Amino acid sequence: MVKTTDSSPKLKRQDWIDAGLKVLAESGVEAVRVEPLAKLMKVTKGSFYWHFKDRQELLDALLAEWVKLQTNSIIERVEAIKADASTKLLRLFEIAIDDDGKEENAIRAWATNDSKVAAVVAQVDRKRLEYTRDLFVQIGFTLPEAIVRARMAYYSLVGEFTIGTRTDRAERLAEVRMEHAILTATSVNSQLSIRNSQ
Amino acid sequence: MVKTTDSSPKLKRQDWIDAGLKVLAESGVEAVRVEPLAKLMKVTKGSFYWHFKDRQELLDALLAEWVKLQTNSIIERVEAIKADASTKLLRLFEIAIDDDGKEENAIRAWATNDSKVAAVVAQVDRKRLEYTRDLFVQIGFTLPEAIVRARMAYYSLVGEFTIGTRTDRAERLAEVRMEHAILTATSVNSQLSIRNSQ
DNA sequence: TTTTTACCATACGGTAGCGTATTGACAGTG
DNA sequence: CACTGTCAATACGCTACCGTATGGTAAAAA
Repeated sequence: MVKTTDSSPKLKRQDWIDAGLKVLAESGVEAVRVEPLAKLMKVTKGSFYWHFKDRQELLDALLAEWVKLQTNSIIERVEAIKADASTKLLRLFEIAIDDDGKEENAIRAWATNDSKVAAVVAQVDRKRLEYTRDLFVQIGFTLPEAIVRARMAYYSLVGEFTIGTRTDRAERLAEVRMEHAILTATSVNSQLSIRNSQ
Repeated sequence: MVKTTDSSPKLKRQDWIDAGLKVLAESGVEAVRVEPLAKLMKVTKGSFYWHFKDRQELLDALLAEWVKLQTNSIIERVEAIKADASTKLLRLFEIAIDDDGKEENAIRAWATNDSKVAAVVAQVDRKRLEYTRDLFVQIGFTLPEAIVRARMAYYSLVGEFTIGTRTDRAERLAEVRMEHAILTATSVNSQLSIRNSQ
C-alpha cells in the first residue's frame, strides 16, 4: 500500500488510472465513465480532462497498465525459484490462484467487443502459454503433448477465473496439486506420451 | 431456419428475444438497448414497449431463453447415444466445441455485474459439472478424482471459450481427443488413482 | 360492416454522460 | 512581489437512451 486514494492534495494521472482499474475490475469497462469516476474521487471532471484528452485515453492507459503489471510478474516470480520444471509448474499454479482474476475477467469481457484489446490479451495469452508449454517440455513431454497439457492447465485456470466461484483457498490449493499430478503423470493406456524418466 | 428476421409482417415477442440474443452474443448486454434494437428491426420502440414492460423485462427474457436453449440440449444429445461412459465423454467434448461460445461468453461477462445472472449461470455450471463428474465416476475413477478431472475438462472448455481464438475445427477436434486421452488415463506415478479396469 | 385486437409511429419530457471553454486557487520560482 | 505552471470548479451545449402518452392502421372477429 503506497498511497491509495484520498490523500487530499493534488491528483496525478496515475491516481486516475488506479481508480479506473478498480472500477474496471469491479464493474466492467462500461462502468468506467469520467463523471462517476470524478465523483468517486471527490473532484469534478475538470480535473480529469486536465490529465486525459478524453475517456478513450484513460481506457488505453488502463489496458497498458494491466499489461505492465501482470505480464512479467508471475513468470518472473516462478523463474526466481531454483527448482526443477515440475516444481516450477506447481508453483505457477499456486501463484496463479492467488489472484481473484476480477481485473483480468473484466479485461477479457472488454476484449470481446474491442479488437484492439483482444489483440493485446491474445499476446499475453500466447506468452503465458508458451512459458507453460516450455515447462512441460522440460519435464519431458514431447512438444505436441506439452502443448495440449499446457493448454489444459492454462485454460483451466482461465476457466476457473471466469466461473469464479471459489473462495476456499485451501481447497483450491489441494485441487491445483491434484491437477498438477494429473497433468504431469505419464499415461499408461495411450500412445500419447513417452516421458523420458528424469 | 424458420423465420429469422425481416419477415415484414408483425413482430412477436419472440422476435425481439431472438434479436436481443444476437446482439447480446455479438456485443454484450450493454449493447442491448431498446432504441438501437428497434432500429435494427426496422420498427420504432413503440413496438418494443407493446411487448415488454421495460428493458429489464427483455434482459430477463434473454437470460431465461439462454437457460432454456442450452441447459438440456447438450447433455441430452450425449445421453442419446448408446455407448460407454468414456465414449460419451469424448462425444461431450466434441459437441461442446461446436459452439463458438459467444453467447455464453456474453452471459458470463454479464454475470460479473449482476448477481441474479450470476446465480443462474452458477446453477448451469453446477449441472454440467455434475454430469461430467458422473461420467468420470462411471469410467472408474474415485469421486475426488472424478471431481477434479471433471473440473479440468469443464474449466478448460470454458477457458477456451473465453480466450476464444480457435477457428480450425479439425485442430480443435484433435486436441480435444488428446485431452480426453489424458484425462481418462490412469496415472502411473501417483497415489491418486485406482482405475477399476472397466 | 362494424368493432376489436394487435401492432406500430410520433412526439414528448427526463436523465446520464461526453467534451469544451472559461475562470479560479494555490504553490513554487524568479 | 509578480509570474507561471498545475490542478480543479463551474457552466454550457450536445447526444443517446429511457419510458410514457396518444393516436393510427390493418387484420381478424363479431
